[in-house]
Amino acid sequence: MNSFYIEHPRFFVSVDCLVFGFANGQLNLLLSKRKMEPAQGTWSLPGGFIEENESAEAAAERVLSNLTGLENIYMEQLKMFSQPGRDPGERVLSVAFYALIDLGQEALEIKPSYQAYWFNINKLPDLIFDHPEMVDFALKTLRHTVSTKPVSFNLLPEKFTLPQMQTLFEAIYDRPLDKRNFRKKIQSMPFLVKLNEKDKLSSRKGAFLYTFDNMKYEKARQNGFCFNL
Amino acid sequence: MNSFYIEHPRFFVSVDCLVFGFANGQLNLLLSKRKMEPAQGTWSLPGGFIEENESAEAAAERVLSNLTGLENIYMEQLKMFSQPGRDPGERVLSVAFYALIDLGQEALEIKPSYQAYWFNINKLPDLIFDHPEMVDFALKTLRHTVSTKPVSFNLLPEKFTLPQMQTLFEAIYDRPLDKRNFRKKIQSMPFLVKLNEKDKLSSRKGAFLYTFDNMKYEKARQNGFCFNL
DNA sequence: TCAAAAGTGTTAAGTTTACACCCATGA
DNA sequence: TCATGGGTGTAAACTTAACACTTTTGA
Repeated sequence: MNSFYIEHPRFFVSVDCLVFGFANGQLNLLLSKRKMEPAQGTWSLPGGFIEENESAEAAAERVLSNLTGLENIYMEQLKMFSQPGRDPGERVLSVAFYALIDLGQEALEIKPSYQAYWFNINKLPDLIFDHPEMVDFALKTLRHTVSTKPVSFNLLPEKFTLPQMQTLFEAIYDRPLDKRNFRKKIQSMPFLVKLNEKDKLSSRKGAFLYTFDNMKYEKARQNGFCFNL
Repeated sequence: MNSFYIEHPRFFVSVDCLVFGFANGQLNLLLSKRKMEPAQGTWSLPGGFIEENESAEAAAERVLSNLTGLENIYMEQLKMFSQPGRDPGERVLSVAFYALIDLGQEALEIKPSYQAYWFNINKLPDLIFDHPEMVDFALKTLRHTVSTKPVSFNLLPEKFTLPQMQTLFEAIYDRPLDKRNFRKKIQSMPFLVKLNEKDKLSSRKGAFLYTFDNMKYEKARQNGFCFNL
Protein backbone atom coordinates (compact mmCIF):
# COMPACT_ATOMS: atom_id res chain seq x y z
CA MET A 1 0.00 0.00 0.00
CA ASN A 2 1.44 3.33 -0.97
CA SER A 3 0.88 6.59 0.81
CA PHE A 4 0.48 9.42 -1.66
CA TYR A 5 -2.38 10.84 0.33
CA ILE A 6 -0.78 10.55 3.71
CA GLU A 7 -0.84 14.24 4.54
CA HIS A 8 -4.62 14.35 4.53
CA PRO A 9 -6.90 13.63 7.47
CA ARG A 10 -8.95 10.47 7.74
CA PHE A 11 -12.50 10.32 8.98
CA PHE A 12 -14.91 7.95 10.57
CA VAL A 13 -17.69 7.39 8.08
CA SER A 14 -21.01 5.95 9.12
CA VAL A 15 -24.24 5.07 7.39
CA ASP A 16 -27.68 6.02 8.69
CA CYS A 17 -30.73 4.17 7.44
CA LEU A 18 -34.17 5.62 6.94
CA VAL A 19 -36.25 2.48 6.89
CA PHE A 20 -39.83 3.05 5.80
CA GLY A 21 -42.50 0.47 6.38
CA PHE A 22 -46.21 0.52 5.65
CA ALA A 23 -48.77 -1.16 7.88
CA ASN A 24 -52.40 -0.52 8.84
CA GLY A 25 -52.64 2.45 6.56
CA GLN A 26 -49.71 4.12 8.28
CA LEU A 27 -46.29 5.05 6.99
CA ASN A 28 -43.72 4.19 9.63
CA LEU A 29 -40.06 4.78 10.22
CA LEU A 30 -37.76 2.45 12.10
CA LEU A 31 -35.84 4.05 14.96
CA SER A 32 -33.47 2.58 17.47
CA LYS A 33 -32.32 3.49 20.93
CA ARG A 34 -28.74 4.57 20.65
CA LYS A 35 -26.36 2.05 22.15
CA MET A 36 -23.30 4.24 22.42
CA GLU A 37 -22.24 7.58 23.72
CA PRO A 38 -22.80 10.38 23.05
CA ALA A 39 -26.54 10.54 23.57
CA GLN A 40 -26.82 6.90 24.59
CA GLY A 41 -30.41 5.85 25.06
CA THR A 42 -32.01 8.53 22.92
CA TRP A 43 -33.76 7.82 19.65
CA SER A 44 -31.83 7.81 16.42
CA LEU A 45 -31.83 6.37 12.97
CA PRO A 46 -30.30 2.93 12.90
CA GLY A 47 -26.76 3.15 11.64
CA GLY A 48 -23.26 1.87 11.85
CA PHE A 49 -19.72 2.55 10.76
CA ILE A 50 -18.33 1.65 7.39
CA GLU A 51 -15.68 -1.00 7.78
CA GLU A 52 -12.56 -1.67 5.74
CA ASN A 53 -13.30 -3.14 2.32
CA GLU A 54 -16.92 -2.25 2.53
CA SER A 55 -18.80 0.24 0.38
CA ALA A 56 -21.32 2.56 1.98
CA GLU A 57 -24.05 0.54 0.26
CA ALA A 58 -22.71 -2.70 1.71
CA ALA A 59 -22.52 -1.16 5.17
CA ALA A 60 -26.11 -0.02 4.95
CA GLU A 61 -27.20 -3.49 3.84
CA ARG A 62 -25.30 -5.03 6.72
CA VAL A 63 -26.90 -2.69 9.24
CA LEU A 64 -30.32 -3.39 7.82
CA SER A 65 -30.01 -7.13 7.69
CA ASN A 66 -28.74 -7.18 11.27
CA LEU A 67 -31.68 -5.08 12.24
CA THR A 68 -34.46 -6.79 10.35
CA GLY A 69 -33.15 -10.18 9.32
CA LEU A 70 -34.03 -9.25 5.74
CA GLU A 71 -31.82 -9.34 2.66
CA ASN A 72 -32.40 -7.74 -0.73
CA ILE A 73 -34.16 -4.74 0.65
CA TYR A 74 -34.82 -1.90 -1.74
CA MET A 75 -32.42 0.86 -0.83
CA GLU A 76 -31.10 4.09 -2.29
CA GLN A 77 -28.43 6.50 -1.21
CA LEU A 78 -29.77 9.87 -0.18
CA LYS A 79 -26.88 12.13 0.63
CA MET A 80 -23.76 12.51 2.69
CA PHE A 81 -24.04 14.66 5.80
CA SER A 82 -20.71 16.07 6.76
CA GLN A 83 -21.04 19.24 8.84
CA PRO A 84 -18.22 19.40 11.38
CA GLY A 85 -19.89 19.13 14.75
CA ARG A 86 -22.91 17.18 13.52
CA ASP A 87 -21.87 14.45 15.97
CA PRO A 88 -20.68 16.26 19.10
CA GLY A 89 -18.62 13.27 20.24
CA GLU A 90 -16.23 12.96 17.33
CA ARG A 91 -15.96 14.05 13.75
CA VAL A 92 -18.09 11.55 11.85
CA LEU A 93 -19.28 11.83 8.28
CA SER A 94 -22.48 9.99 7.58
CA VAL A 95 -24.10 8.71 4.43
CA ALA A 96 -27.86 8.49 4.66
CA PHE A 97 -29.80 5.75 2.86
CA TYR A 98 -33.46 5.08 2.67
CA ALA A 99 -34.98 1.64 2.47
CA LEU A 100 -38.50 0.46 1.74
CA ILE A 101 -39.84 -2.72 3.27
CA ASP A 102 -43.12 -4.51 3.43
CA LEU A 103 -44.03 -5.07 7.02
CA GLY A 104 -47.31 -6.66 6.15
CA GLN A 105 -48.54 -9.51 8.26
CA GLU A 106 -45.47 -11.32 9.54
CA ALA A 107 -44.18 -9.12 12.34
CA LEU A 108 -40.66 -8.17 11.47
CA GLU A 109 -38.12 -9.87 13.65
CA ILE A 110 -36.07 -7.08 15.14
CA LYS A 111 -32.89 -8.18 16.84
CA PRO A 112 -33.40 -7.31 20.50
CA SER A 113 -29.98 -5.75 20.96
CA TYR A 114 -31.01 -2.98 18.64
CA GLN A 115 -34.10 -1.93 20.54
CA ALA A 116 -35.64 -0.76 17.33
CA TYR A 117 -39.27 0.23 16.96
CA TRP A 118 -41.63 1.53 14.35
CA PHE A 119 -42.92 5.07 14.66
CA ASN A 120 -45.63 6.70 12.63
CA ILE A 121 -43.94 9.20 10.35
CA ASN A 122 -46.04 12.01 11.77
CA LYS A 123 -45.35 11.12 15.38
CA LEU A 124 -41.61 10.76 15.60
CA PRO A 125 -39.84 11.36 18.88
CA ASP A 126 -36.94 13.81 19.11
CA LEU A 127 -33.94 12.53 17.24
CA ILE A 128 -30.26 13.16 17.80
CA PHE A 129 -27.82 15.17 15.74
CA ASP A 130 -28.92 16.06 12.22
CA HIS A 131 -31.24 13.06 11.99
CA PRO A 132 -34.36 15.27 11.74
CA GLU A 133 -32.83 16.85 8.67
CA MET A 134 -32.21 13.39 7.24
CA VAL A 135 -35.86 12.49 7.83
CA ASP A 136 -37.04 15.60 5.99
CA PHE A 137 -34.71 14.92 3.12
CA ALA A 138 -35.78 11.28 2.95
CA LEU A 139 -39.47 12.11 2.96
CA LYS A 140 -39.07 14.63 0.18
CA THR A 141 -37.06 12.15 -1.82
CA LEU A 142 -39.54 9.36 -1.15
CA ARG A 143 -42.45 11.51 -2.31
CA HIS A 144 -40.63 12.36 -5.44
CA THR A 145 -39.41 8.87 -6.16
CA VAL A 146 -42.71 7.04 -5.74
CA SER A 147 -44.25 9.37 -8.30
CA THR A 148 -41.45 8.72 -10.73
CA LYS A 149 -40.40 5.11 -10.37
CA PRO A 150 -42.36 2.02 -9.39
CA VAL A 151 -40.73 1.66 -5.99
CA SER A 152 -43.88 1.87 -3.89
CA PHE A 153 -44.40 -1.85 -4.47
CA ASN A 154 -41.53 -2.46 -2.08
CA LEU A 155 -43.76 -1.16 0.68
CA LEU A 156 -46.60 -3.51 -0.24
CA PRO A 157 -46.94 -7.27 0.02
CA GLU A 158 -46.41 -9.33 -3.11
CA LYS A 159 -50.18 -9.34 -3.63
CA PHE A 160 -51.98 -6.13 -2.78
CA THR A 161 -55.28 -4.43 -3.44
CA LEU A 162 -55.86 -1.07 -5.06
CA PRO A 163 -57.45 0.41 -1.93
CA GLN A 164 -54.29 -0.65 -0.06
CA MET A 165 -52.12 1.02 -2.63
CA GLN A 166 -54.17 4.20 -2.58
CA THR A 167 -53.91 4.32 1.20
CA LEU A 168 -50.16 3.96 0.87
CA PHE A 169 -49.92 6.91 -1.48
CA GLU A 170 -52.17 8.96 0.73
CA ALA A 171 -49.88 8.18 3.66
CA ILE A 172 -46.79 9.12 1.68
CA TYR A 173 -48.23 12.35 0.30
CA ASP A 174 -50.16 13.04 3.47
CA ARG A 175 -53.28 14.04 1.57
CA PRO A 176 -56.37 12.29 0.24
CA LEU A 177 -56.51 11.22 -3.39
CA ASP A 178 -59.49 10.83 -5.68
CA LYS A 179 -60.35 7.15 -5.85
CA ARG A 180 -61.47 7.01 -9.46
CA ASN A 181 -58.61 9.05 -10.82
CA PHE A 182 -56.08 7.07 -8.82
CA ARG A 183 -57.43 3.74 -10.02
CA LYS A 184 -57.70 4.91 -13.60
CA LYS A 185 -54.09 5.96 -13.64
CA ILE A 186 -52.71 2.93 -11.85
CA GLN A 187 -54.69 0.56 -14.04
CA SER A 188 -53.43 2.23 -17.18
CA MET A 189 -49.90 1.24 -16.21
CA PRO A 190 -48.59 -1.64 -18.29
CA PHE A 191 -47.23 -3.73 -15.44
CA LEU A 192 -50.06 -4.25 -13.03
CA VAL A 193 -51.50 -7.77 -13.10
CA LYS A 194 -54.98 -8.33 -11.78
CA LEU A 195 -55.33 -11.70 -10.09
CA ASN A 196 -58.39 -13.84 -9.81
CA GLU A 197 -58.31 -13.60 -6.04
CA LYS A 198 -59.84 -11.28 -3.56
CA ASP A 199 -58.63 -10.01 -0.24
CA LYS A 200 -61.58 -10.16 2.11
CA LEU A 201 -59.86 -8.89 5.22
CA SER A 202 -61.05 -5.35 5.01
CA SER A 203 -64.52 -5.62 3.53
CA ARG A 204 -67.31 -8.08 3.02
CA LYS A 205 -67.24 -7.62 -0.71
CA GLY A 206 -63.52 -8.18 -0.93
CA ALA A 207 -61.03 -6.32 -3.13
CA PHE A 208 -59.21 -7.86 -6.06
CA LEU A 209 -55.55 -8.59 -5.58
CA TYR A 210 -52.89 -7.33 -7.97
CA THR A 211 -49.18 -7.86 -8.41
CA PHE A 212 -46.42 -5.80 -9.92
CA ASP A 213 -44.78 -7.49 -12.91
CA ASN A 214 -41.28 -6.13 -13.18
CA MET A 215 -40.60 -7.80 -16.53
CA LYS A 216 -43.56 -6.02 -18.06
CA TYR A 217 -42.40 -2.75 -16.56
CA GLU A 218 -38.90 -3.12 -17.99
CA LYS A 219 -40.29 -3.99 -21.40
CA ALA A 220 -42.58 -0.97 -21.37
CA ARG A 221 -39.75 1.25 -20.22
CA GLN A 222 -37.59 0.14 -23.11
CA ASN A 223 -40.42 1.14 -25.41
CA GLY A 224 -40.37 4.63 -23.99
CA PHE A 225 -42.95 4.24 -21.27
CA CYS A 226 -42.38 6.67 -18.45
CA PHE A 227 -43.80 5.96 -15.02
CA ASN A 228 -45.45 8.94 -13.46
CA LEU A 229 -48.14 9.08 -10.88
CA MET B 1 -11.94 14.58 22.40
CA ASN B 2 -13.29 11.24 23.43
CA SER B 3 -12.87 7.96 21.62
CA PHE B 4 -16.11 6.02 21.65
CA TYR B 5 -15.68 5.11 18.03
CA ILE B 6 -12.02 4.20 18.18
CA GLU B 7 -12.38 0.62 17.07
CA HIS B 8 -13.63 1.67 13.64
CA PRO B 9 -11.51 2.43 10.60
CA ARG B 10 -11.01 5.94 9.28
CA PHE B 11 -10.99 6.87 5.63
CA PHE B 12 -9.64 9.49 3.32
CA VAL B 13 -12.63 11.32 1.91
CA SER B 14 -12.35 13.44 -1.20
CA VAL B 15 -14.70 15.56 -3.26
CA ASP B 16 -14.92 15.44 -7.04
CA CYS B 17 -16.49 18.30 -8.92
CA LEU B 18 -18.47 18.06 -12.12
CA VAL B 19 -18.28 21.62 -13.34
CA PHE B 20 -20.58 22.36 -16.24
CA GLY B 21 -20.16 25.44 -18.36
CA PHE B 22 -22.02 26.62 -21.44
CA ALA B 23 -20.36 28.50 -24.27
CA ASN B 24 -20.87 28.78 -28.01
CA GLY B 25 -23.86 26.53 -27.95
CA GLN B 26 -21.87 23.76 -26.30
CA LEU B 27 -22.19 22.15 -22.93
CA ASN B 28 -18.74 21.68 -21.47
CA LEU B 29 -17.20 19.93 -18.53
CA LEU B 30 -14.08 21.06 -16.72
CA LEU B 31 -11.35 18.42 -16.42
CA SER B 32 -7.90 18.60 -14.96
CA LYS B 33 -4.68 16.72 -15.47
CA ARG B 34 -4.11 14.70 -12.35
CA LYS B 35 -1.23 16.05 -10.29
CA MET B 36 -0.65 13.05 -8.10
CA GLU B 37 -0.14 9.34 -8.32
CA PRO B 38 -1.74 7.03 -9.11
CA ALA B 39 -2.52 7.88 -12.73
CA GLN B 40 -0.61 11.16 -12.62
CA GLY B 41 -1.05 13.12 -15.82
CA THR B 42 -4.28 11.51 -16.97
CA TRP B 43 -7.57 13.34 -17.14
CA SER B 44 -9.85 13.43 -14.15
CA LEU B 45 -12.51 15.47 -12.50
CA PRO B 46 -11.07 18.26 -10.41
CA GLY B 47 -11.13 17.26 -6.79
CA GLY B 48 -9.41 17.37 -3.46
CA PHE B 49 -9.46 15.91 -0.01
CA ILE B 50 -11.77 17.00 2.75
CA GLU B 51 -9.75 18.63 5.52
CA GLU B 52 -10.38 18.75 9.24
CA ASN B 53 -13.26 21.01 10.21
CA GLU B 54 -14.51 21.21 6.69
CA SER B 55 -17.79 19.87 5.35
CA ALA B 56 -17.87 18.12 2.00
CA GLU B 57 -19.70 21.17 0.62
CA ALA B 58 -16.99 23.52 1.90
CA ALA B 59 -14.28 21.32 0.41
CA ALA B 60 -15.99 21.36 -2.97
CA GLU B 61 -16.32 25.14 -2.81
CA ARG B 62 -12.65 25.45 -1.92
CA VAL B 63 -11.60 23.23 -4.81
CA LEU B 64 -13.78 25.19 -7.20
CA SER B 65 -12.70 28.61 -6.11
CA ASN B 66 -9.05 27.56 -6.36
CA LEU B 67 -9.75 26.27 -9.81
CA THR B 68 -11.85 29.07 -11.23
CA GLY B 69 -11.34 32.05 -8.97
CA LEU B 70 -15.12 32.17 -8.55
CA GLU B 71 -17.15 32.22 -5.35
CA ASN B 72 -20.86 31.57 -4.88
CA ILE B 73 -21.07 29.02 -7.58
CA TYR B 74 -24.28 27.03 -7.81
CA MET B 75 -23.49 23.57 -6.56
CA GLU B 76 -25.32 20.43 -5.45
CA GLN B 77 -24.20 17.19 -3.95
CA LEU B 78 -24.70 14.23 -6.23
CA LYS B 79 -23.70 11.10 -4.38
CA MET B 80 -20.95 9.40 -2.47
CA PHE B 81 -18.88 6.87 -4.37
CA SER B 82 -17.35 4.36 -2.03
CA GLN B 83 -16.54 1.09 -3.79
CA PRO B 84 -13.40 -0.42 -2.28
CA GLY B 85 -10.82 -0.34 -5.03
CA ARG B 86 -12.31 2.62 -6.87
CA ASP B 87 -8.97 4.37 -6.35
CA PRO B 88 -6.32 1.69 -6.85
CA GLY B 89 -3.72 3.63 -4.85
CA GLU B 90 -5.50 3.82 -1.51
CA ARG B 91 -8.94 3.43 -0.08
CA VAL B 92 -10.60 6.79 -0.76
CA LEU B 93 -14.27 7.60 -0.49
CA SER B 94 -15.39 10.41 -2.73
CA VAL B 95 -18.37 12.72 -2.70
CA ALA B 96 -19.33 13.99 -6.12
CA PHE B 97 -20.76 17.48 -6.61
CA TYR B 98 -21.94 19.23 -9.70
CA ALA B 99 -21.59 22.93 -10.31
CA LEU B 100 -23.02 25.21 -12.96
CA ILE B 101 -21.15 28.26 -14.13
CA ASP B 102 -21.53 30.87 -16.79
CA LEU B 103 -18.42 30.94 -18.89
CA GLY B 104 -19.80 33.57 -21.19
CA GLN B 105 -17.47 36.19 -22.56
CA GLU B 106 -14.80 36.73 -19.95
CA ALA B 107 -12.54 33.71 -20.31
CA LEU B 108 -12.48 31.99 -16.98
CA GLU B 109 -9.19 32.36 -15.19
CA ILE B 110 -8.03 28.85 -14.51
CA LYS B 111 -5.16 28.59 -12.08
CA PRO B 112 -2.28 27.20 -14.15
CA SER B 113 -1.20 24.67 -11.54
CA TYR B 114 -4.43 22.81 -12.11
CA GLN B 115 -4.01 22.38 -15.83
CA ALA B 116 -7.75 22.39 -16.19
CA TYR B 117 -9.54 22.60 -19.53
CA TRP B 118 -13.04 22.59 -20.90
CA PHE B 119 -14.22 19.60 -22.89
CA ASN B 120 -17.40 19.29 -24.85
CA ILE B 121 -19.63 16.92 -22.94
CA ASN B 122 -19.88 14.62 -25.94
CA LYS B 123 -16.14 14.53 -26.56
CA LEU B 124 -14.63 13.71 -23.19
CA PRO B 125 -11.28 11.97 -23.01
CA ASP B 126 -10.84 8.79 -21.00
CA LEU B 127 -11.20 9.47 -17.30
CA ILE B 128 -9.68 7.69 -14.34
CA PHE B 129 -11.33 5.51 -11.74
CA ASP B 130 -15.10 5.71 -11.53
CA HIS B 131 -15.19 9.24 -12.94
CA PRO B 132 -17.08 8.15 -16.08
CA GLU B 133 -19.81 6.83 -13.82
CA MET B 134 -19.87 10.17 -12.02
CA VAL B 135 -20.25 11.96 -15.34
CA ASP B 136 -23.21 9.77 -16.31
CA PHE B 137 -24.83 10.30 -12.97
CA ALA B 138 -24.26 14.05 -13.13
CA LEU B 139 -25.68 14.36 -16.61
CA LYS B 140 -28.82 12.46 -15.68
CA THR B 141 -29.23 14.58 -12.59
CA LEU B 142 -28.59 17.79 -14.53
CA ARG B 143 -31.22 16.86 -17.13
CA HIS B 144 -33.70 16.17 -14.44
CA THR B 145 -32.91 19.22 -12.37
CA VAL B 146 -33.05 21.81 -15.15
CA SER B 147 -36.54 20.60 -15.99
CA THR B 148 -37.64 20.88 -12.39
CA LYS B 149 -35.90 23.87 -10.89
CA PRO B 150 -34.74 27.14 -12.42
CA VAL B 151 -31.06 26.30 -12.21
CA SER B 152 -30.26 26.61 -15.89
CA PHE B 153 -29.84 30.36 -15.40
CA ASN B 154 -26.58 29.61 -13.62
CA LEU B 155 -25.20 28.48 -16.95
CA LEU B 156 -26.24 31.69 -18.69
CA PRO B 157 -25.02 35.27 -18.37
CA GLU B 158 -27.05 37.69 -16.27
CA LYS B 159 -28.73 38.88 -19.45
CA PHE B 160 -29.48 36.23 -22.02
CA THR B 161 -31.63 35.74 -25.11
CA LEU B 162 -34.29 33.11 -25.65
CA PRO B 163 -32.42 31.54 -28.59
CA GLN B 164 -29.41 31.22 -26.26
CA MET B 165 -31.53 29.55 -23.64
CA GLN B 166 -33.07 27.18 -26.11
CA THR B 167 -29.63 26.21 -27.38
CA LEU B 168 -28.61 25.53 -23.80
CA PHE B 169 -31.53 23.18 -23.25
CA GLU B 170 -30.86 21.47 -26.55
CA ALA B 171 -27.26 20.94 -25.47
CA ILE B 172 -28.31 19.55 -22.11
CA TYR B 173 -30.98 17.23 -23.49
CA ASP B 174 -28.94 16.52 -26.60
CA ARG B 175 -31.96 16.87 -28.87
CA PRO B 176 -33.65 19.67 -30.80
CA LEU B 177 -36.63 21.46 -29.30
CA ASP B 178 -39.53 23.15 -31.03
CA LYS B 179 -38.85 26.88 -31.02
CA ARG B 180 -42.43 28.06 -30.63
CA ASN B 181 -43.35 25.62 -27.91
CA PHE B 182 -40.15 26.33 -26.01
CA ARG B 183 -40.66 30.08 -26.11
CA LYS B 184 -44.30 29.81 -25.21
CA LYS B 185 -43.50 27.77 -22.14
CA ILE B 186 -40.56 29.84 -20.99
CA GLN B 187 -42.46 33.06 -21.45
CA SER B 188 -45.39 31.77 -19.43
CA MET B 189 -43.08 31.47 -16.42
CA PRO B 190 -43.66 34.18 -13.88
CA PHE B 191 -40.05 35.17 -13.34
CA LEU B 192 -38.64 36.00 -16.73
CA VAL B 193 -38.12 39.71 -17.30
CA LYS B 194 -37.88 41.00 -20.85
CA LEU B 195 -35.47 43.91 -21.14
CA ASN B 196 -35.55 46.75 -23.62
CA GLU B 197 -32.22 45.71 -25.03
CA LYS B 198 -31.16 43.47 -27.83
CA ASP B 199 -28.16 41.26 -28.25
CA LYS B 200 -26.94 41.77 -31.80
CA LEU B 201 -23.97 39.46 -31.66
CA SER B 202 -25.58 36.53 -33.35
CA SER B 203 -27.92 38.11 -35.88
CA ARG B 204 -28.53 41.33 -37.72
CA LYS B 205 -32.02 41.58 -36.35
CA GLY B 206 -30.90 41.09 -32.78
CA ALA B 207 -32.62 39.11 -30.04
CA PHE B 208 -34.23 40.61 -26.97
CA LEU B 209 -32.41 40.13 -23.70
CA TYR B 210 -34.09 38.68 -20.63
CA THR B 211 -33.14 38.17 -17.00
CA PHE B 212 -34.22 35.75 -14.34
CA ASP B 213 -35.90 37.45 -11.36
CA ASN B 214 -35.41 35.20 -8.38
CA MET B 215 -37.71 37.25 -6.13
CA LYS B 216 -40.56 36.76 -8.57
CA TYR B 217 -39.79 33.06 -8.74
CA GLU B 218 -39.86 32.67 -4.96
CA LYS B 219 -43.12 34.59 -4.73
CA ALA B 220 -44.71 32.43 -7.40
CA ARG B 221 -43.43 29.28 -5.74
CA GLN B 222 -44.99 30.29 -2.44
CA ASN B 223 -48.28 30.65 -4.30
CA GLY B 224 -48.02 27.08 -5.50
CA PHE B 225 -46.29 27.66 -8.80
CA CYS B 226 -44.30 24.65 -9.85
CA PHE B 227 -41.44 25.02 -12.31
CA ASN B 228 -41.44 22.40 -14.99
CA LEU B 229 -40.03 22.56 -18.45
C1' DT C 1 -31.79 42.78 -52.24
C1' DC C 2 -30.94 38.97 -49.88
C1' DA C 3 -29.19 35.87 -46.38
C1' DA C 4 -29.63 34.77 -41.64
C1' DA C 5 -31.61 34.54 -37.39
C1' DA C 6 -35.76 36.32 -34.53
C1' DG C 7 -40.25 36.21 -33.77
C1' DT C 8 -45.19 34.80 -33.97
C1' DG C 9 -50.61 31.48 -33.42
C1' DT C 10 -53.65 27.79 -34.17
C1' DT C 11 -55.45 23.28 -34.04
C1' DA C 12 -55.75 18.45 -32.61
C1' DA C 13 -54.53 15.05 -29.24
C1' DG C 14 -53.86 13.84 -24.84
C1' DT C 15 -54.03 14.48 -19.85
C1' DT C 16 -55.96 15.97 -15.63
C1' DT C 17 -59.58 17.12 -12.63
C1' DA C 18 -63.99 17.02 -10.47
C1' DC C 19 -67.70 14.55 -9.31
C1' DA C 20 -72.04 10.48 -7.41
C1' DC C 21 -73.98 6.31 -7.64
C1' DC C 22 -74.43 1.07 -7.74
C1' DC C 23 -72.47 -3.51 -6.16
C1' DA C 24 -71.42 -7.49 -3.32
C1' DT C 25 -71.27 -9.40 0.96
C1' DG C 26 -71.68 -11.16 5.84
C1' DA C 27 -73.48 -10.15 10.08
C1' DT D 1 -81.88 -5.83 5.31
C1' DC D 2 -78.49 -2.89 5.95
C1' DA D 3 -73.94 -1.14 6.83
C1' DT D 4 -69.43 -1.28 4.84
C1' DG D 5 -66.04 -0.77 1.72
C1' DG D 6 -65.25 -1.90 -3.56
C1' DG D 7 -65.95 -0.61 -7.91
C1' DT D 8 -67.28 2.24 -12.08
C1' DG D 9 -67.64 6.77 -16.41
C1' DT D 10 -68.03 11.29 -18.27
C1' DA D 11 -67.50 16.05 -19.35
C1' DA D 12 -64.84 20.39 -18.91
C1' DA D 13 -60.38 22.49 -18.32
C1' DC D 14 -55.95 22.40 -19.26
C1' DT D 15 -51.54 21.00 -21.36
C1' DT D 16 -48.77 19.33 -25.00
C1' DA D 17 -47.31 18.68 -29.74
C1' DA D 18 -47.06 19.62 -34.43
C1' DC D 19 -46.48 22.77 -37.79
C1' DA D 20 -44.80 27.55 -41.69
C1' DC D 21 -44.52 32.02 -42.55
C1' DT D 22 -43.20 37.09 -41.66
C1' DT D 23 -39.88 40.51 -39.71
C1' DT D 24 -35.63 42.93 -39.19
C1' DT D 25 -31.31 44.10 -40.38
C1' DG D 26 -26.44 44.84 -42.18
C1' DA D 27 -23.53 43.63 -45.70
